[in-house]
Amino acid sequence: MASARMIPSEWLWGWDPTPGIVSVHAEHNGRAQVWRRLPATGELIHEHERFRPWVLLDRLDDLRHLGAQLTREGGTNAPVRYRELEGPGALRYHVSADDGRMLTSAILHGASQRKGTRLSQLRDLGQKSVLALSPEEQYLVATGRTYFRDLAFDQLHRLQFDLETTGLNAQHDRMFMVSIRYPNGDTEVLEAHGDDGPAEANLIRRLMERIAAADPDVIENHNLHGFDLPFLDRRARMLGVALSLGRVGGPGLRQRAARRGVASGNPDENRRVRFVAPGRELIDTMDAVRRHDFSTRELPGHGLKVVAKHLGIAAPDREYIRGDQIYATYCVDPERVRRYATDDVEEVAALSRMLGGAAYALAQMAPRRYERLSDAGPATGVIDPLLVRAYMRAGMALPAHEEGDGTVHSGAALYLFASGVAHRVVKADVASLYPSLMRAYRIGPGRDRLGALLALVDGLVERRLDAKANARAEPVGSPQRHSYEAVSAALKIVVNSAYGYLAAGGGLTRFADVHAANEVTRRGREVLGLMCRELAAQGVTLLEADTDGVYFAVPASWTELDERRVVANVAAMLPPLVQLEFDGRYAAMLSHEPKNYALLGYDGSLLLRGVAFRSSRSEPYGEHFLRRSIAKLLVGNVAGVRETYLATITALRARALATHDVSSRVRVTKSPEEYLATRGKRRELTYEAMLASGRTTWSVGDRIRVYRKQNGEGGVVVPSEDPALAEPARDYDVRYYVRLLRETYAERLARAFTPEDFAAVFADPDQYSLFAPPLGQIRTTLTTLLSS
DNA sequence: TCATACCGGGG
DNA sequence: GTGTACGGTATGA
Repeated sequence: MASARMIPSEWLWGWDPTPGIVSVHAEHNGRAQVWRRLPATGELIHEHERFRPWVLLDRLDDLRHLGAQLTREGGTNAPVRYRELEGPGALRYHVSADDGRMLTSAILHGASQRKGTRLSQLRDLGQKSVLALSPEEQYLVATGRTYFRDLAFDQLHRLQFDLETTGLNAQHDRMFMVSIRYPNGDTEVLEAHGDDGPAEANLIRRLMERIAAADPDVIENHNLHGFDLPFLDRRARMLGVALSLGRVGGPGLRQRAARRGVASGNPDENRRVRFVAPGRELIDTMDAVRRHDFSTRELPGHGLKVVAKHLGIAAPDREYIRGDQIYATYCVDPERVRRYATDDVEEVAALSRMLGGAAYALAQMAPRRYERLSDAGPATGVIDPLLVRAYMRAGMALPAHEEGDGTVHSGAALYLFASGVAHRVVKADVASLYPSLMRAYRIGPGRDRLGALLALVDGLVERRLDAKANARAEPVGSPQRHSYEAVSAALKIVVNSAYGYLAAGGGLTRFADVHAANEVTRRGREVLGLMCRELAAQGVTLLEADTDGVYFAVPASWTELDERRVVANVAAMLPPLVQLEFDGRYAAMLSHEPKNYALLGYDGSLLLRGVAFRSSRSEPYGEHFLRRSIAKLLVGNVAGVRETYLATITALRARALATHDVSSRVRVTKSPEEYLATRGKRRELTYEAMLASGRTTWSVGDRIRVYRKQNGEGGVVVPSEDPALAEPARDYDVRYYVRLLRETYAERLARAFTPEDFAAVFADPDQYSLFAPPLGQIRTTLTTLLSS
């Protein structure tokens, strides 16, 4: 597979040592502008460079019509030059020209003649015939330059701004305030002097002036690309104000196609775009949050406030105002909104510093702009550009995308060995199983003649280990530690996506190889099976195994040392590079269904996993019952489980529970008109509840809380700042909610008992005591479903 | 009940 | 010239 041995460090980092690049803007005419901050002084320099725009083609036929204007590289200095690359790849002609547009039109001219149809864009030739990168990426691939060499994140000049508007709709709502945080940490609040168009236009102009004067390398905000820039762009157009956010280029924002962008201005095309400002990098911290949460999966949401709180960067005196109250608050207490808006930009700056290191690290490696890498997917967004550069550097022809041969992709293994209650539970798992298997068995794409993907994975894993070690050397919770962890997380995502890169079907990735991907999962299932068998042989009880991890229970006499010893014993039997780790230990586990379980920690904490145990639609009383009853169940307090059940029924019957506790949060998906049109056929509780409460207008997307009333109608629980007002009559349907408790919530504990015992524990209060066994004698059960 | 489509956010 | 990472919720057959 790996025929040539290159220097992988070039593949990972490029080769040009130019330090401090903070932005690149290139055009098809072969001119590139580079902004650099000198690492030693922080001084900004602006350089004009030339490069030869280039593409890769699968044939030269379409350029023959150029005659003497086309020559082989190294010959005469014709305007269009080519070089044939080595190896079997389909994209084997590297063609460059003085001017990229001239090159493009020459290719299109030839291809149109050959095909007998008029082609207007290179992409009409198909990705099997042509590879054309953006001018910036052509420049970076050709030069081996990358962003931020020898530059620390804190040396970047970052400016944050945040719009405060009267609403979310740029068509009708307007900006009335902008908060700014400058690279030196100063903040400022700009306000519209009046509520008319000229006042708003003046506000936009002042914002532009401030940005130009501060001249930042990077502009940041949370949901910058999803809200602030589109809103600003729209308002500026409507008001006839020229926007200029970049360092060069005329007025108006430029656009680029982006999957996670907003709908382009033209409603006919369903293209999504993001805005571009030449010379500056437009960074949306939400992208960093998404990427972070992707690997940690611990964030309660992706909004700025909730993330800042969770990561411990929200100031203790941080001002909070509900989104829909901001303008109303401004009208009565403008100072409060000023504080709020300032806190927003401060938080964005801190958030970016904490999580931005990931994209920053990727931009030091991959030949793309920083802002592209901050929202890029790991496979086509990061790995593919690295591979393209490696192949160009090696002078190797690049394989074109190819459809699979129809082989289906087989996935991971999932076993539920036992359900019910288990004690002394241990979780062991393999870190990064799939990339480890790729590395251990050298499973790479068949068409990767350079062996570049595996070399990159090796390099990225090493780099990640460095970041992890650096993180461990910093104090827990410190920004430095978070930064290293963010780098580590980003690299983990890229490393793990190497497998996804193989497995992607339908010609999505250049080196997709379903056979290699199947070999990875086959090895993975083999390793999981081996882990399970060997663990069982050591005397543990297997509970659940999924892809790369196993839950098992150990005998009562074992200590934590015994648990760790067993994991180490089994780890020693696994292939090299496949590292089985001790991932956690728990006092007890309720195993309900695959991927649905509850874990009781030795510290008393209760962890619920899976849709059976947590759902946003759950009624609060049901969720509360689940938590309390499972906590008792897992310590063997069966009488306590019944008490909790009876207490909940008693509370329902006595209407001691607030209506809010039995209500369910639902999302309104039909407009009043739409619902009224179908109301005759089918009545829905949500809408009936709103109508019955006198609400005749609502908008799609609203979230409301509804409950079932005694008379079968629906009721709405209205949120209110005043708890006294929020409490409606407790006229909920008690019988319905008692039944829901038994049939939906108590049911989640069914696996923990024999059917008779379950019936006894959850018998109706009035029926209990006839033939039921005494509660004190009831033991929880663990049922073996599958033997290893 | 099960499969699939869509969303995650911003004021 | 974009992306094929998840996990929950809403919906339609």
